[in-house]
Amino acid sequence: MAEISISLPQGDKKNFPVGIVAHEALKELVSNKVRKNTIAVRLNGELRDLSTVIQQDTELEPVSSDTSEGLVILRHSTAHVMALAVLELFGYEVQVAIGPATDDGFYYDFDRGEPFSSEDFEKIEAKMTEIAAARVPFVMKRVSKAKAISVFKEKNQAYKLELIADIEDEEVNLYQLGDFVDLCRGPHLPDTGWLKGFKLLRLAGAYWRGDENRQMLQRLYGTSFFDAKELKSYLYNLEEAKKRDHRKLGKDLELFTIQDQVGPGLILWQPKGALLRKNIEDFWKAEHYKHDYELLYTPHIARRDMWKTSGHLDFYGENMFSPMDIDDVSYQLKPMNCPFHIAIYQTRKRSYREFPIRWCELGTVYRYEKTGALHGLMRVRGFTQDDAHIFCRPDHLAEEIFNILELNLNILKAFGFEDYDIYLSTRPEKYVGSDEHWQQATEALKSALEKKGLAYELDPGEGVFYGPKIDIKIKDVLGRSWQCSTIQVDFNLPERFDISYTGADGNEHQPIMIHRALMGSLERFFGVLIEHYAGAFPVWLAPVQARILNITDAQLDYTEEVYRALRKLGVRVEKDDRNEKLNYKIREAQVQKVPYMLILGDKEVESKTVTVRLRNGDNLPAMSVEEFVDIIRKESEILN
RNA sequence: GCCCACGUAACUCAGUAGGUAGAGUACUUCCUUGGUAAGGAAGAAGUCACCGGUUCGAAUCCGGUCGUGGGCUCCA
Repeated sequence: MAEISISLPQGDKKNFPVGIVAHEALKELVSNKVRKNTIAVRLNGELRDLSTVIQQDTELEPVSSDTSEGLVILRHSTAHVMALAVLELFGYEVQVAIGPATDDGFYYDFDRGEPFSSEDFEKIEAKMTEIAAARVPFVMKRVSKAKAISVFKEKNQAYKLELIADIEDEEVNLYQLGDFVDLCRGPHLPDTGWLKGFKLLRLAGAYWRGDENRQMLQRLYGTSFFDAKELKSYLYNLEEAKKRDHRKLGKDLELFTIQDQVGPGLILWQPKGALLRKNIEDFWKAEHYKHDYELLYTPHIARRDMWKTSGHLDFYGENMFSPMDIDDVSYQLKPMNCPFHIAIYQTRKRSYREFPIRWCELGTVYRYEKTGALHGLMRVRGFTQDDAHIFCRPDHLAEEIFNILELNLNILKAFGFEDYDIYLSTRPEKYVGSDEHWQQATEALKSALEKKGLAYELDPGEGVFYGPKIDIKIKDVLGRSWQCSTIQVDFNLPERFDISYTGADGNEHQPIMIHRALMGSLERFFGVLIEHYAGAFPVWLAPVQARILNITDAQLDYTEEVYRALRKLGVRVEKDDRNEKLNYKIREAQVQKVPYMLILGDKEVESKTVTVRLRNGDNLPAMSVEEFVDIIRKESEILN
């Protein structure tokens, strides 16, 4: 009988008869201990089932359940188990669409006349538990497309037929699990006995193939682990994440509010949130001053004609609010600040000698968002951009972008964000400007990124209509990423507004414009900050840096004295001089996440000191007011 | 915008055989003056999101509107 050689990545090698099944070969190749945790294999680099038949010399690597690949396989298989449960419970006439693994679980899309309910969740989970206990095998068959089509025609699974039609290979894989046959690339677990900890999490609508013009399907989300304990800890972490939800903390800490009577997606900054925003803005302005930016202020509305000139009505119209009629002239709420900055540019003739002109503005813009897209501070209809526009010559471009990146990363660092994902987006389908301009701008962005030594991902076709862009997504402490910074080159607006400058040659030239926002939207950035710090802001940002707690009414005079002294020295301080017990006051200050509590009893009055309790429960020795102010000042130093 | 769920005092939530609303916290007043995470008592507080319908009668059933949540789509 013919033999083949199967080797492990580390070099061990053995001969086997042709047609040996992978898991049989593993018996000879690896220890029982390793084999026990093996759920799939990698054959010449490709993930395959443990039941794969091997026909030729190959390199084989066991895939263990404790790898991230193993987890993906488990979740994908769990999606199939859920589909089987749904079909068993609700009938095989239910249409199944797609069911992949996601970053933290899996989903499967179904098309069924009736909606699923939360009681259905329990039934489905119970059925899945049954299936898991029965250790149902996943059986893979490689069949011709024609065969697959006839199978799904017979089962009346239209979505699968559509999927097959788009597959180019002549053969496809069918996976059979009980009576459920699915079109699937695989690989899968050997059997359902591996399912030890899974849970259905939520139900949501999802368009077939993400197209809002097509059928809305019901998507069931769930997650799955090899160990029930891991599931439990995942669910616990979900609860913890909920605790730092900016919407909850925003309410508890009285930072911001969104109210029906005002309207959805419109943010009201409460005193504490406003103070925090002021701290952000002061810092932002100081940094921009250092980097030779000048500050602008512009209005919230402008004549509709200006938005025609800018091209926004054509290219951004669906995101703009309806026009308003003022004395028979049509006006629009601004969705962007750029045209106003151009208007300021136009106030006089410009020379290349003033370049680069760097104008920044904390500009509030209004954009129409579909109601379903709104989300706390993260997605709103009115928000303030930390915007800037730079007017320069083409030869300035690369350096300006480099400088922006530097300022950008510095500012983000001050807020504790040092992990990013960077994307370079190129020309979209709908665009203006010449191909040459696009290429020139894209090159400039690329070279700046490379000079700064930043790794980035190319995002083809995702640029804005007027130019290519760099987007920076920051990662918070929980590893979630948030789109904030954006740097966009624009060859278009200068042309539309026909702005120019006098060059060294005495002729008129068209400047290039760079749009950029670092924090993006103050609202969103605030939301990210709240979640990042779980509401326990660093001293330089905290709206209240210290709260004075007197022990009894006997210290009221001294409380007032300390309070006044600290205010005078610029410390953001509150006093809690209510007739309550110390424990009670400490608890409240703690819940409000105030960094420092200053406790004043008879001892402190006597020695003219304050006793400092930290947010973490520790105490500092008694000190004078001046000594405490030094601590606050030291802790408030940011960026060198 | 679309799918599903939800919308009860300032907050968190009870309130399913449909019979004109409850708790805890917060708030106000009083007692208490107590050193490191909730002292005690009393009181005030709700058009049960809004509009309409079914019913002798609706927070509870039905329809619509608005809003919120989880997704899809989209994005700062």
